[in-house]
Amino acid sequence: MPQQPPPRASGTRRTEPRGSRAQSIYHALRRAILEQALRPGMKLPEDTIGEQFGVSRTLVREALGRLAVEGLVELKPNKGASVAYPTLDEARDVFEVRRALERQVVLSLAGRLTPAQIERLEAHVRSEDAAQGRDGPESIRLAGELHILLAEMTGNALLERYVQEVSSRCSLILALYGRPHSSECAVSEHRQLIEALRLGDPEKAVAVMDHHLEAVAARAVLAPRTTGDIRELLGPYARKEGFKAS
Amino acid sequence: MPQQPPPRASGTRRTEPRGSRAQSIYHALRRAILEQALRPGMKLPEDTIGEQFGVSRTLVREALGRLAVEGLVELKPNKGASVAYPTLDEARDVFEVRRALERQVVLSLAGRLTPAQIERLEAHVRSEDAAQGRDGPESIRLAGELHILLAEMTGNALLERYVQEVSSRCSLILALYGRPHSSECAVSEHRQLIEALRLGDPEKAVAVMDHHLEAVAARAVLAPRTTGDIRELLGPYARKEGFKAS
DNA sequence: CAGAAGCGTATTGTATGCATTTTGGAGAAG
DNA sequence: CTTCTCCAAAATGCATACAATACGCTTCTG
Repeated sequence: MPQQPPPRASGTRRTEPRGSRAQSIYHALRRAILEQALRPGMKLPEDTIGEQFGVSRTLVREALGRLAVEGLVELKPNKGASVAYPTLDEARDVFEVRRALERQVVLSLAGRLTPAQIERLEAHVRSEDAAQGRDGPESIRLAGELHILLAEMTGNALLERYVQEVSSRCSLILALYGRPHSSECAVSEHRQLIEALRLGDPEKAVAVMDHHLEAVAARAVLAPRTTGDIRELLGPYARKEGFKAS
Repeated sequence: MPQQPPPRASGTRRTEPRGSRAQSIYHALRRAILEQALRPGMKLPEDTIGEQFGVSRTLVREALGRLAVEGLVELKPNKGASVAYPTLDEARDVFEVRRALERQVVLSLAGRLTPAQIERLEAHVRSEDAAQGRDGPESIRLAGELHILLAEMTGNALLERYVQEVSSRCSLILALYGRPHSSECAVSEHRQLIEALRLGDPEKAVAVMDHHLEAVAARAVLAPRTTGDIRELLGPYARKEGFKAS
């Protein structure tokens, strides 16, 4: 097995000296999962991943641990990590919590958005529109990000974190059980939602959000697929984060 | 410094052979924080804690990481961990999210509780009553646990986890900013809540819960205190989890 | 040929060691 | 007496080493 040389003693630095590198691994893996480069159920061996990123198992373990807390990976004792494979029951639970949280988001936001914020939201929806042509995973990610953007605008950090978490898990669930072009209607629903928030009617806004999430949840049953080599799949993500793989 | 002998090669086992020991550290630290043995702002050095539990820094790090995700400890890069010291703004955020979540809990539960579950809830309230005499941290912990019990009964694992998290953080917040005997009214409010759930009127139940949480949140402003040696404070918790400290 | 037992390999669990960063203080300069 | 600088002690960040467990394959037995 080819062995990469040990990290140079001094002088040249890796592109990311600051902040924990575990953070970067975490982000890369997260993205890879949400974009379905890493498919649900796929094994995530620590040393293989570490090899790709050029770090030791220690950091990979840390990243995997955090992803496990968020429900994106499953962590079975003595058996390692794998991309989470949510059951339909779990999916229902996630959507239920998501509804409760996003209800709070729109209640906080209705009638309180600044013009600048509204513009930002509308810009996002436009890019959703643009990405819709390619039915790639990009579209799913963007749809999720609108909700995160909304949560961010509440200024409530905890609410934002939770919405981010359930959004991620919903993306995973849709990847598993959703129909192919499910995002089409989402765009128009997003426009409606923003309009309701702008007008400032909380009742209406909550109703629209509820309807939207209901619609999102109502897309189910599709067959999963398999396989792919972890090395190759992770390469691009490692590079994006500034690592050079072995 | 007295050095404990390395773990014996074979034969006798520590009291907890199964499951990650990091889990135990996590639980012990969590309890210690919630019971205010470890006070907000207090430093949590990895070596010292590991020494107390008789494990290496690796496991302590893992436990601290998880507590950081939950918001019970703060983790500053290159500066280590300390017990979280939430600001009043963060406190407000936590309570807001808590309201949204627990609203969902009572909606799920109203009119759906079995007699056995109701009895279990009432039993819990009785023990709250019993613990109320001693105004110790026990009382705060029990009050929080009722809400966790409720969340557990929804059967929604994610909802349960989130409620557990916000409950913990609320306990910490009350410890920081709450008035001394704040839990007195809580007991009667808990009784009201259970009654409303038993009767099965969702509107009423939500109203009671909302009022209850409002009341809990409305207890603010108290001066924090300081100090204590980490070694001694953690000793009991380590022993409770079956570790023998060095 | 089917199934069970044994063994080697791959992978996880945990400890330890080294480099880097932070921190507190001694000592010199102002 | 204050403050700045520099250094040593301590704590963290990360990699590596070793132990324990799980998995798959061969092999032995019925």
